[in-house]
Amino acid sequence: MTRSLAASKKTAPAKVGRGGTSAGKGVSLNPRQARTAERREVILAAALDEFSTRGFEATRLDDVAKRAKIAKGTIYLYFRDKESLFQELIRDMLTPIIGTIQNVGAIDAPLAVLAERLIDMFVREVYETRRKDIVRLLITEGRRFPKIAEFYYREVLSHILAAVRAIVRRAAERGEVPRQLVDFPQILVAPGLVAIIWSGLFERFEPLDVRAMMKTHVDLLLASRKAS
Amino acid sequence: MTRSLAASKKTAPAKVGRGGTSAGKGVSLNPRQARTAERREVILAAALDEFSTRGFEATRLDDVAKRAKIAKGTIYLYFRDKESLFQELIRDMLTPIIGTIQNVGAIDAPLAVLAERLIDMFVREVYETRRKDIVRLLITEGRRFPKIAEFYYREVLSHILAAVRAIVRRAAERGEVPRQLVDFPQILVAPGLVAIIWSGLFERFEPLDVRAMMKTHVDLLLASRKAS
Amino acid sequence: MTRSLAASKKTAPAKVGRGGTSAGKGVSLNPRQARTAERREVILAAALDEFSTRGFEATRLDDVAKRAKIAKGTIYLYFRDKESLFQELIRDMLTPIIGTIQNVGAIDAPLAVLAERLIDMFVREVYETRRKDIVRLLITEGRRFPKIAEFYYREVLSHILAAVRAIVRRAAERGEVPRQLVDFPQILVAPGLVAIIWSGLFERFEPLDVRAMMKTHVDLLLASRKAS
Amino acid sequence: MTRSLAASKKTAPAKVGRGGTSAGKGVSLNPRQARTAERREVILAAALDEFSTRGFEATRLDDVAKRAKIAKGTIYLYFRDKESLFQELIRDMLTPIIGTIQNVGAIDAPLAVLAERLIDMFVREVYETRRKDIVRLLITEGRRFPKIAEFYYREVLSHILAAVRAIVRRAAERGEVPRQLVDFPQILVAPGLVAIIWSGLFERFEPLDVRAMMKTHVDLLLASRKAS
DNA sequence: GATGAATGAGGGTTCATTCAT
DNA sequence: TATGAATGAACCCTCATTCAT
Repeated sequence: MTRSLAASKKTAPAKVGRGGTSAGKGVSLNPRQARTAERREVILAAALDEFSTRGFEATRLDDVAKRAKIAKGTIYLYFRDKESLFQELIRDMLTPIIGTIQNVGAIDAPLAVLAERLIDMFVREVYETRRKDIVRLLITEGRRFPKIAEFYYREVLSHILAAVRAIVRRAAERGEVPRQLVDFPQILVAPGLVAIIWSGLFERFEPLDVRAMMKTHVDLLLASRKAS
Repeated sequence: MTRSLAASKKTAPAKVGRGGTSAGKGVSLNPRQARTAERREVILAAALDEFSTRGFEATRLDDVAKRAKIAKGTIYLYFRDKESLFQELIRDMLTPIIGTIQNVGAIDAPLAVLAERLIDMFVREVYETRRKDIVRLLITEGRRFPKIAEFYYREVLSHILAAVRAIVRRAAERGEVPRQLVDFPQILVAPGLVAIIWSGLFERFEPLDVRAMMKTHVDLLLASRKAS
Repeated sequence: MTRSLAASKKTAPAKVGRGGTSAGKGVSLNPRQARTAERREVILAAALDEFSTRGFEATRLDDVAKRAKIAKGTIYLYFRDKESLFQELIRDMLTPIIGTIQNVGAIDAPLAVLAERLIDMFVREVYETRRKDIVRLLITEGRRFPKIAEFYYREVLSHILAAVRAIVRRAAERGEVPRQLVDFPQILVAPGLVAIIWSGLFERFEPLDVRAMMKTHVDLLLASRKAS
Repeated sequence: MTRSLAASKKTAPAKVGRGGTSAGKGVSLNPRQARTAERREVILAAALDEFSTRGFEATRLDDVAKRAKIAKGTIYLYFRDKESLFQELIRDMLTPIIGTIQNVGAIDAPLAVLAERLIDMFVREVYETRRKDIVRLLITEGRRFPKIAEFYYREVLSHILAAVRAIVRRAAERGEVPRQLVDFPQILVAPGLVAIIWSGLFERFEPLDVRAMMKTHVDLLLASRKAS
C-alpha cells in the first residue's frame, strides 16, 4: 500500500508468474523471472493507461501493445485474454492494499486524528496515484464484471466499511460523533468517491480540492456531536 | 422505465428528424409529426435500456432495434449515428429537469425543510426512475464523451451546485449550517451519487436505503451548526 | 439425386432459409426468397470449390467470399460460422440423394443389369459431378467432424450398404453371385471410393477409367458364381 | 505406435541434420549422431501422433513439441518448417518399405498362396501399425502436397501396382484369375484402402474385419477364373 | 418512411517462425 | 545444441453503416 503504481513501475516489484507471490525484501530473482515479472508490469501499466482513457470495450489490445512497446501476441503470453488482462490488472492493483485496510479498524485514536490520517492516506495512496484510475474503472466497468465487483466488495470495500464502522462506533461512544453515522459508513467515504468521479469529468471546468473537501466534511460531522 | 420517459415526452420539445426542429411551444402536432416523435421516443427508450445494461461500446444497434421493434436501418432515420443516439438520449433525458433546477435556488425556506423536499425529489424523480440510469451513464461513459460531460456540467450540474450553494449560503446566514459548506456543495450531493453507484454494483451484497442515508447525512450536517 | 450441383447452380433449387424446405416443382417463390436462396447457393458453391482444393482448415472465408463475389460478412448472414458452412454444405449436397438410395434396395433385377445401372448412376451422379468432391471431403475431413461422419453413415452409407446387401442377397439366392459377398458389401463400393481418391492424387500421373474399372470388378465377381 | 517407428529406426537410413546425409549402410553412429537421430525420431513420432489426429493444418507445432517433450524451437533444428516436418515424416515412414515392395513382384507362387501372404503383410505391417495413419494422411492431405503424392506414387504405389500386375499376369497365364484384372490392379488394393478409411470414420458404428474382407475379396476373384 | 440484406473495416486471438540467451 | 519468450502476419467473426427495394 505504500507503493503507488508509478513507483512500482520504476522499482519492478518482485512478482513472478500469475499468482503474484511476493518475493519479500532482499530476495533476489533469477534474471528470467525478473524479466518476466517486469514484462508483466509493463503490460499492466500500459493496459491501465488504455483502459482508463478508453474503457474496457473501446480499448484495443493493439494500442496496449504499442504503448508497452511489445508485439500484440506477447500480451497473450502473460494473460489469457483481454478480460483476464483487465481483471488481473484490477486485482493486482487492489491486492496490496487489502492487508493494510483490514488493520485500520483496529487503530484507536480520536476520530479527529484518525480521520486526518485516513484522508491523507486516501489522497496520497489513491487519489494521487494510479489507484484512482483503478477505482474509476471499478465504478465505470464494474457492472459488466460482476466477478470484479464482488471481489472488490468482499476483499476491499466491505473491510473498509467495517473498519470505518468500528472507528465511528468507538468515536460515537466517546461522544465524538453522532450514533447514526454507524448505519451509513458510506457517508464518510462518499466525498472521496465523488472527487474521483469529478476529477475525471469536470476538473477542467472547475477544479476540486479533495483534501479540503474531505477535511471539511469530517469537520462538519465531528462538529455535529454536540447537537445529537 | 416508461414513467420518466413518458413524462419527458410531454415536457420535451417535440424534436423531429435530424435537426431537432422545434415544433413550437404548446402547439399540438399533426399526425405525421406525432408518429415521428413517437418513433423517436421508442428508439430512445430501447437505447436507454441497452446502453444502461451494456454500456455504450458493448451496445449493438441491432439489439436496440430489436427492442424497439423496428428495423435496424430505421434508427438512422432518426439519429445520425450511434454516438448521436447516445448523446441525444442523454440530452433528452436531462433537458426537462433543467428548468426545474434553475428555480430551486430561489426557494427560500429553512434548510431542514428544503433538504427534505430535495431529497424526496431526488429519490422520486431520479433514483426511482430511468434518470438514475442516465446519471450512471454520465458517470460511466462521460469521460469518452467530453461534449456530454460539458453539456451536463453547464446545463445541469453547475445549476444544481449554484442552487445548493445559494441555499446553503442563506442557511449559513441563518446559522442553520456551517459556513464552510458553501465551498463544497458537492458534499451535499455526494450521498446521492454514491447511492447510484452502489445500487449498480453492490446492492446484491448489501442493500442501501438511499432516502435514510441522505436524510441522515443532512441531519448530521444540520446538527453541526451549533458547533461552528 | 437426378440433379448434380452443377445443374442445380443453373436452376437455383427452390430452397429457402436454413431448413431446406423443398418448394416442389412449379411453386414460385417471392423475389426475396428467391434471392436469398440463390445467394445461399452461390456461397455454397464457392465454399465447395475452396474446401475441395484447400481442405477445411486451410480455407479462408475471405476466399470463399471473393469467389462468391460477396462481402465476407455476408457469409454470416447465411451461416453461423465456418464450421456450419462446411456442415451445411455437405448436408445439402447429400440430402437429395438420401431418398433415392433408400429405394434402390427394392429394385429387383438380375445383378448384371442392376450393377450396370448403379455404376452408371454413380459415375454420372457422383463421379462426374461436384458430389465427388463432397465424398472426398467426407473422406478427408470426416474424422474431425464426427457429427458429419455420423450423419453420413446414418443417412447415406448405411442405406447404401443395406441396399447393396439386399441386392446381393437376392442375387446370391439366384446363384448370380457368391454368398460371402453379403457380409462385405463394402467390397462392391470399394472401387468407386478408390477412384475418387485416385482422381485427386494420381490422375495426373496415370489416368483411371472408373467406369471400366467398376465394370470389370462387377464382371469378375459375377463370374465367380459358378465356382462357389 | 512405437512399434513400427522403432522398426523403421533400425531399417531407415540414419538421416541427420537438414540434408539427410546418409550415414552409410550398417555403419554404427557415433554418440553425437545417435543422439541427433534419436531426437529426430522422437519429434517424428510426436508429429505422427498429432498430424494423424488433427490433420496437417490443425496441428500445432507447440503440441508436437510438448508431446516430444522438447522445446518448440528445437523442432526447427531438425526440420526446416512445418511442411518439411510433414513431408519428411511421410517419406521416412514409407522409405523402409520401398525395397520390400520392389521384390514382391518377383515372387512366383500360386496367387492363392501369394495373396494370403500379402494380405497378412498388409494387415501386420500397415493396418495394425502407424503406417495405417501414414496412408490415411496421404489420402487426406495428399492433394495439398503434390510433392508427396508424387513421391508416393513414384516410389511406392507404382511399384506396388507393377508388382501386383506382374503377379496377376502370371496368375492369369496359369488360369488362376481372369485376364482383365491386369488392367486394374487397383481393384485388388481397393479393399485395403477402404478399410483404412472405414476405420477412421465408421468403426464406431460398425466394426470391420479387414482381414476377412480382403480374404473374401481375393477368394471371389480367384473363383471367377473358371468362368472367364 | 421503413426495411433488412449487404458491406467491409476493425479487433481479438492463434500460431509458425525467429532469436537472444 | 536447446530453449522458450517474442514476434507479427493471418484469419475468424462482429457490427456500425449504407442502400436497393
